[in-house]
Amino acid sequence: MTDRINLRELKKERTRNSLLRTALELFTTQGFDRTTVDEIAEVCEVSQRTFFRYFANKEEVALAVQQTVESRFVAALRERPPEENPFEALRRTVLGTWDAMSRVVEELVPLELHMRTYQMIESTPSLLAVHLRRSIELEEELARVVAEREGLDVDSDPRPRVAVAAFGGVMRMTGRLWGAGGDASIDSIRALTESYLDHLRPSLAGQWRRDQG
Amino acid sequence: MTDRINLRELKKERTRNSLLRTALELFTTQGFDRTTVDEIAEVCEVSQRTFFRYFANKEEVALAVQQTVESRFVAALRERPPEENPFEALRRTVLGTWDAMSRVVEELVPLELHMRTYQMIESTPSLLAVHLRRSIELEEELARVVAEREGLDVDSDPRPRVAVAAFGGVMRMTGRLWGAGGDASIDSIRALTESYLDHLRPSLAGQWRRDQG
DNA sequence: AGGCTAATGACAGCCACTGACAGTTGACGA
DNA sequence: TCGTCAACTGTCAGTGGCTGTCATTAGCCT
Repeated sequence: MTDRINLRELKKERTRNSLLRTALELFTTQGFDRTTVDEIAEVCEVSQRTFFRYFANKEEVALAVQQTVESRFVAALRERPPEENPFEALRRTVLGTWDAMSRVVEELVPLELHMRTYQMIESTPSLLAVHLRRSIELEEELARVVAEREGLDVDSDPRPRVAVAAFGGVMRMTGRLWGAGGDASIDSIRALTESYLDHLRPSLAGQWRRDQG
Repeated sequence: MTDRINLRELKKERTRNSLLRTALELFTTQGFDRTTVDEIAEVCEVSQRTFFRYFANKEEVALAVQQTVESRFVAALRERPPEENPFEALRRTVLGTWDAMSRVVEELVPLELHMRTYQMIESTPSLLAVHLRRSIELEEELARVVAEREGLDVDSDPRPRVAVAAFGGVMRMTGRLWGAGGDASIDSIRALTESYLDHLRPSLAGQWRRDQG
């Protein structure tokens, strides 16, 4: 049914996926800046113009898989039990996302390629910049979900945005540290995430010197 | 003394400042994307090539004043009394920076132009992206200062980076809200900063519903 | 005055990206 | 099965950010 109708849609999906994989493969091996759009298009045997009909710009293709994972993240947060407090809900959602990631990612590209891509993003200035902007757009969305869970107005009560901002700040930092480190596994970023989130509340407390636990 | 020697340095400073002011003026009136580097250069009566000898790219000139303020911020944090706990030191430094800002900024451009520029940055995607990347680079620097204050190793103890990440997350959010709002005054962003930082610890606490205060 | 060197201008070229138009190819009804 | 329509694609020309190169200018210093 779904595969017989729409040869057109099928071709489109193939072209898009081909462009996506080729781009990530070239980016991760040669580097983002040393790969031209012409090169990607040529390997996929389409014109450069066609590339730009599938992806608005060179950055977008590099962040496309990330985009999918983030959408799942928002959906997963919406499904957390309402009795969890906001920070706990965010924390459990992110840990759950790491666990479900391989399945989500493998529908598009090999997991291993995505992990290499993530590391490339963190080490490529222009990509990192766009990635960060997208992540604060995601934060706004998360703040609205949190406010909804708690029955609050996001514009009059600062707490949803503040909680999400603090959470997001720690998330981005773990992403950066993980990208700089050598271990590209999911286990490694999951452990890092968990440990750093646990340090959030103690870090804001007054007395660091008294307890070193 | 300092003014007689170096006619050359003087000219350079004038050219740079002329490029800076012209750029910000054009960006804030016409928009960043609708202003070409050729246009800026032509107004200043230099070649486009010269523009790129003073500023690495079009974004850099838009963020140049911001850059100066950020440097002052780091210096000010270093001078906070060591008995303040890390978060309190960050909080007081940022409030102090708002107070000292007019003086720092006016050495380069009119304060009012800088405030307009800040709002333009927040509402221009490409600029916002670069701004955010620079702000996480700043965070790394701040984390090292905090660690030094506390006599900790930034790589083995997560708390300096975590505290700074949470702080930075809230800072960026207030910047965004301020940029979206109508009031471009320093007072307004100062008040926003103070209020939101005060909500940080309560936001991470478990029970939001019990106390609405 | 004249040589040295930093600063600039002029030019050619690469690459990301866009608009316009023409050609091609699935979809779908007659 | 065929022709028509609409979607998709290729080609081309052009803009703008940015870089390397080289000749020229202009301040500096003896």
